[in-house]
Amino acid sequence: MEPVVELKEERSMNFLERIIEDDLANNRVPDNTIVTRFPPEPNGYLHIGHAKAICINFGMAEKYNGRCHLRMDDTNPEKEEQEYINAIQDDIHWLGFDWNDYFYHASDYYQTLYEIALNLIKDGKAYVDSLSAEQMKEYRGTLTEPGKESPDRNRPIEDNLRLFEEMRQGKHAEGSLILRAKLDMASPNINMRDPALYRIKFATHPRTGDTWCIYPMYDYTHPISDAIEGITHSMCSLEFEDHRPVYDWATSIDGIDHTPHQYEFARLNITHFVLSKRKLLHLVKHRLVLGWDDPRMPTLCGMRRRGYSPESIRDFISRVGVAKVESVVDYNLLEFCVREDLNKRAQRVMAVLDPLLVVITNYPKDKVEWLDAENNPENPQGGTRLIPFSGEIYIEKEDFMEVPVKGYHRLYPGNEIRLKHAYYITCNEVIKDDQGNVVEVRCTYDPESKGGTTPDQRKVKGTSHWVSVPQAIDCEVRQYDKLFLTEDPGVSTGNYLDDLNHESLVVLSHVKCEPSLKDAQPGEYLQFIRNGYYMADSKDHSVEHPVFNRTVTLKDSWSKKMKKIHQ
RNA sequence: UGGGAUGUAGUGUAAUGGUAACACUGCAGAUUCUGGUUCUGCCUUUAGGGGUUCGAAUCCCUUCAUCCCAGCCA
Repeated sequence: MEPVVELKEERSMNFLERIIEDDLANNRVPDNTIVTRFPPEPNGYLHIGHAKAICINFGMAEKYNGRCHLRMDDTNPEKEEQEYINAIQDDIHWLGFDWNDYFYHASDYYQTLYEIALNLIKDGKAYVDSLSAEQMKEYRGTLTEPGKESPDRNRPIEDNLRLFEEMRQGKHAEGSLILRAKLDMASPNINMRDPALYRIKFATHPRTGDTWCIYPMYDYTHPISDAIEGITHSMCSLEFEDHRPVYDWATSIDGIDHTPHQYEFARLNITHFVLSKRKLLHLVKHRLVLGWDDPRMPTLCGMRRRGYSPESIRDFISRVGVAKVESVVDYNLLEFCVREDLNKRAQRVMAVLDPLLVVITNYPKDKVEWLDAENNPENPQGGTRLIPFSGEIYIEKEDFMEVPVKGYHRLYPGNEIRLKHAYYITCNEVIKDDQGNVVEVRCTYDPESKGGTTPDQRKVKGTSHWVSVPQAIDCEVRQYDKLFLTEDPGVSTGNYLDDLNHESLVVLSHVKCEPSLKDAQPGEYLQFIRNGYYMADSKDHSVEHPVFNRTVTLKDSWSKKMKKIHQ
């Protein structure tokens, strides 16, 4: 027999991989080891947009046998907190990446950065400016007009040295003086118009405490930190493109390693999502969601709590690809990725969200049978479990119609359906309350159909999930949906908050579940058959009060069809 | 309107001078003890206009569109 040639499905290279492979091939990388970095500012929680940067930086290092440093970009003590530093590390680990011993803080380099600044001043390449913030803005010029040089630009070196020293000693008020690089006030690139290097801030830093009252700016700190750590490829998002000349300036300062180069890629946008720290912070602060880890949040901790697997997120990022075009990815792709991953791994269980009582009139009273149910049809090794069956069960209200619509093949008077893993039942009688609501359905079962097939091989079109009444356990189920109704929140209304989905969380407090669910743990991927993927809530779930979060619904072509008919 | 970038199906990403493709979405159908999964098929693409070339998504010119930049934020 011919050997089967396995075609490895290799994704084509993106532009960053091309650059790296080219650099490697042409011996432009020291020790032939690429070194990347992920440099979050610890002023908020990581979201799925960051996951892209994480996957790119850690992923490239992994792919090319290099390494990736985790560096906290902590140069603004007014905004940054230790709480965020810890959360960031957790989230990266959860995604499945590790920085090993290469964990740094920009604040590790404060002393070096300070000495380099001193040298710049001595070389006449930096000066202390006493222009106020407003004046500086005026002097900077505009997008179309060049800036003007500050009167302090030619301050004698000795004076600059003395003033900078006084700044460091805390002898000057915040905002009164600033250290600037002497670049080019006429540059068409505003970032090159004598960028600020150091500002005075009398703020306590989470790591350096009150050691410093002058703090270096991003444009100065970032490239030099990269150089110190021997970063070879510094990959960041597009908005830093205009800063690259400043980056190149900083890495060409005397005594600085000029290995690092900056490359920019487009950040991630997803329809129906907001991914701006400012907007996310607003949602949290104004209690429009219940915290950073609210399962509706696009934060990694939120998605994790919601039941997303790290694998599905990494797959999503990999499918989105890397390019320089600003783009908006369809959230359907994200849902596709979770469903695909969870379909393979989720334990199947039965839960009835909106119960309707079914009495099986010919089933022996008080009899209970324990039936075998497969745990995952996608995984034959997944085994089976026992589920109880009795003469009184719940099915979904949706699975019964007194007067069926065209195409409906669930339960209705006279129709036979299969109860998953159990028996065939036929509806004979409908019981209603005074208002005419169906409160109970009476059926007969076929003892021959045990296990879901009959000796005569007759077909039934519908299969329903169900839960036996006496053994059912009561659960709270949180039905999460998109946080925003529109694809691009705020674009048509002018305010993203106007597009909030007020039904993004629907709590069902009396869901009937099969008894095996009492052992469910947060972290276990579940599928409520015919409904969706769920996970026990990591904060509120307990054996006494089980709480499950809906990660994502199953695809539902029937309800889609119905929706279309009703339009 | 200065500078920097970017334009390929509805969305995202390939094709790097040689037959425009893959995935998602959408639409049909088959299979199915989940109206799930799986499988099949279909729809739809190089921003516009010139040029170079036997041959252009790719090179050149030009027009247009979109995004980013005037923090002592990152």
